[in-house]
Amino acid sequence: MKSSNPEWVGFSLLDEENGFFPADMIYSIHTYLKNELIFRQGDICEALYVLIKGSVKTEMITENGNLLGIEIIKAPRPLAPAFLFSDNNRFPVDVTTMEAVEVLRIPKVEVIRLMTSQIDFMKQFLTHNANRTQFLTNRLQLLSIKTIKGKIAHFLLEQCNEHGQKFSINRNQTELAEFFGVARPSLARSLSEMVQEGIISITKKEYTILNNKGLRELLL
Amino acid sequence: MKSSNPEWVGFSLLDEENGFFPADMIYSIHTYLKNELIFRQGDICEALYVLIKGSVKTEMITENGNLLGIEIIKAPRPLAPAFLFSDNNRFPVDVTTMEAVEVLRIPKVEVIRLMTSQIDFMKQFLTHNANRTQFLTNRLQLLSIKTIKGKIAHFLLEQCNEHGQKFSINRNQTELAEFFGVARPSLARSLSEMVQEGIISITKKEYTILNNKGLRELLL
DNA sequence: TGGTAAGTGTAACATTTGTTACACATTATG
DNA sequence: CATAATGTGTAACAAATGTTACACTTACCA
Repeated sequence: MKSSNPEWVGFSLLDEENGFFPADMIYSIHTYLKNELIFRQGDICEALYVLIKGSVKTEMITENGNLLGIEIIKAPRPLAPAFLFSDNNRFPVDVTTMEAVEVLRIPKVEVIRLMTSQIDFMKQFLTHNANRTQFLTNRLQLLSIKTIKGKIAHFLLEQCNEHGQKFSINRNQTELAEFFGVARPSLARSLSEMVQEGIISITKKEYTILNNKGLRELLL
Repeated sequence: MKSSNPEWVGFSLLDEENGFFPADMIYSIHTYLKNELIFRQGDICEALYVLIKGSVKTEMITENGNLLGIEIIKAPRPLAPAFLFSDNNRFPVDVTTMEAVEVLRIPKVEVIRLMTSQIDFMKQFLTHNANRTQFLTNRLQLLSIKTIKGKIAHFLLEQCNEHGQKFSINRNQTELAEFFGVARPSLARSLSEMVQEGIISITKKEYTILNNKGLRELLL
């Protein structure tokens, strides 16, 4: 869950000689000043927009998974690429610039042409969207769990799968609480209860799973 | 939010003469009996699987938006197409047949070839995934709202946008409660409070928005 | 190294939501 | 039409979580 999306960095290399894109690609570049509203919720999205310079803010789930509030998007990253091809192709939120911004615009028909002619472009596009979907699915699964201990259990079991019984988490309690969408003291209470119950142990940011079965039971 | 996905029905027409797909498409068809576990959580997903006959169940968010429990998927529908191209291309859940089932399997490389050679196929694939993403985003937004009244407000404002101040909702309270992920009596309480406060009025399944501003304030 | 900011543990209390139970209304069905 | 099944309103109470507050620890940095 890094804040950069390496698969799209190629966009920042956009120039005629470097050529990740064919020289004949049809596109336009739009520049905006600070605090301009560049997309409005409900606007029809008939092109692929890529933020190539600057940053914008929008109300969505954030890149690091926090609950919706203001998300800040930094270049280079595509803006809501998932909506370009949806039946109801409208922006779900407002998008406002936070500084001077450059946006690359590739019309939908051109995107389709690129996809068929440039396999790498297509793969990157697909992968980016697939990753986004996976991310959303995961978040949805986490949010659907109703108890705090359940959320913690889900999260820890996931970590456990990846790193084994003992691992460190590089978020503090406040960040974790935001991630789970709960209040910080409530999270602390649940954590300390789980420690008391001997299910996990915590030392600084080192978490150790002591009782896998116990954790799994917390998922209901 | 119908349970069929018309854009994929073309798959059921799969035969050499009808030719939505080119005659030389590489694929295989797999049949399974009732109650077979056909995909396991964590399995690598290296092909596009389309359920062409029968039904399977899986634990995910349901097609009509209910919280994760058992989702039943009926043919024809692709199975988790979003994960084929993700970096971590593993099935997020177990998939079990509920009856005799046929699954069409198209290897990933073949999917890529089809996408570049058959623009319609590509568009349908993209649209399907885009719709799915939009759906997930919407659900996530709803679930992120922490109060019941907030969820109701979000939902009603959405309906209001589409159908105006007055509209009917074809779900009963129990279904609505599941949709919101809350208990039925809690939902009823919140609804009747909102009626008392003069924000909405309800007659049978006819909902009328009396105070848009009041609703919007409930979103925090 | 001392001071400041950031992070953690925890307690008392408020609020929201869930649970259970039941009366009543509405709808389907023989 | 009678009866059952389904849906709705609501109340009393339980449980979970949020809120606020504060003491204490750790990390940072001037």
